Amino acid sequence: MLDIKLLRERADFVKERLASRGAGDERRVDEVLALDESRREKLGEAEKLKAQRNAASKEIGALMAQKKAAEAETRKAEVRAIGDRIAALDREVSEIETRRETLLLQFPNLPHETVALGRTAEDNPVIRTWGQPARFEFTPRSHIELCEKLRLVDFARGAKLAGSGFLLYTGWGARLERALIQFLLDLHVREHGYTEVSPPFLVGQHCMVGVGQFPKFVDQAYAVREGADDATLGKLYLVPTAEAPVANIHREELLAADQLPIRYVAYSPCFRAEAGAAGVGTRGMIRVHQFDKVELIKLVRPEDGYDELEKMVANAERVLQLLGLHYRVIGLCTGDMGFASAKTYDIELWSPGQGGWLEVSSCSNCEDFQARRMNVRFKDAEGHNRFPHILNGSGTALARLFVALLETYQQADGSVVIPEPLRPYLGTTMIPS
RNA sequence: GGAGAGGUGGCAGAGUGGUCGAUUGUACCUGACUCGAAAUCAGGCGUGCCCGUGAGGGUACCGAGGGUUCGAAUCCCUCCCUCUCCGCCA
Repeated sequence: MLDIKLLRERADFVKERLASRGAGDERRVDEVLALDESRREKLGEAEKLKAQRNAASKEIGALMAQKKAAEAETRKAEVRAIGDRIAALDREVSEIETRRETLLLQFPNLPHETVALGRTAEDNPVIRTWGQPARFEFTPRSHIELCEKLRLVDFARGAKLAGSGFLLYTGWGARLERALIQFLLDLHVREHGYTEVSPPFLVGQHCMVGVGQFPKFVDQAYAVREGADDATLGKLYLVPTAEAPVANIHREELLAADQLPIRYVAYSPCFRAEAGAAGVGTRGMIRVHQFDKVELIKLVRPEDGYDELEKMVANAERVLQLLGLHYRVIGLCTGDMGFASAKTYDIELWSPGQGGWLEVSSCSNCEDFQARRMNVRFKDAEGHNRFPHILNGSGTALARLFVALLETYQQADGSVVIPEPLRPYLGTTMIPS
């Protein structure tokens, strides 16, 4: 959520930054400011009346103590009238407040000044590239062919169980998935200093609002109810990413300065409805409704936010370097960034089977945008309460990592060599054809 | 799911209609004492919002929401959560 004070004081700046995203959000700034002004006006009026009432009530108390009952009754009648006006104003204020908040929650974060201006993915600058595309002396197979040949994923039966976009991993496929999760968690815990957490895979809507997933992207979520009673039972949502529960761990808390930085790593399955994406790359494992991911989350002092973002990207890159996978890091331009982010780097893996790049990680600094929504603060050295920067990054997504791994290390006979660091986890040097 | 108890400031814990934003203890900060520390003494010490250049003033907040009242931490209603016991269950 944007700071209403920033909108008041630097409306033009806010409009310019919002406009750079190209979604037209800047057009609603004046609407919010108008609501804000009328709120302050009514609030001032209401508070003046409350001050009057409080003073009068005190006097009534004193009169009663002196047993001047008649006088007290006269005053009571006067104050009752003030009370009615207060109630009316309070209703107005809270109605205006609701409208203001509703609007404010729909504004995306402001892009950081270092983010490239642009409209689409075409405008994203490539920051760096690592490694070389794998070379083959035979025609490389796609991950789909490999999965079918090696019986790693049973696409047909996965779809039979839950519909298209759900995967049934089998045999070495299931074991590879499990090995990757463990490898990633261990790496980030042991070498990168993250604390492992294992969160709930369903969260309440307040968590979804907290990370900026709601209200804008409700249609991307899977909603879950206990039982079948719509009216009385609370609604939970399957997590679209571990960011949803993990970033919210400290919601509504006031942290001590020495608790920061906080660095969490968590595995979770990720559930995405992908509404509107039907038919787009739906074959195979590139775009699915459920995939595994190991997520990195940090809460840091604002002055450390951007250093920590660079470190987070390096932590995600380390995964790919250890696995020897060709990748590139791109900087998302203003028009391509996610809703909550002020700055995002994506990491893309080379897929020999697709002959293209696959996004496996997205690392963002959301600055105080989420902290404000979830009301996480910390007390700084001067004793001031401030919002920390909250960062999230995939470290990394699994299904696409799985794809690149198979396609990169496939042999002529279809078998797949397992890169060295993964061997202890999988207990084999290769997946036989 | 049933029965009971409870949710108050960083923590502990008083407060059952007015002078209570809240006694007290503890933690923390400052000062005094000390070579220094401990102990002791004195003072300070919540958050949001609104007004004000500022000093400051106002207002709201005792799990959440509603109600009664001139006035609610305190009374009433609804909901949420925690604890204990019972039931069910991986």
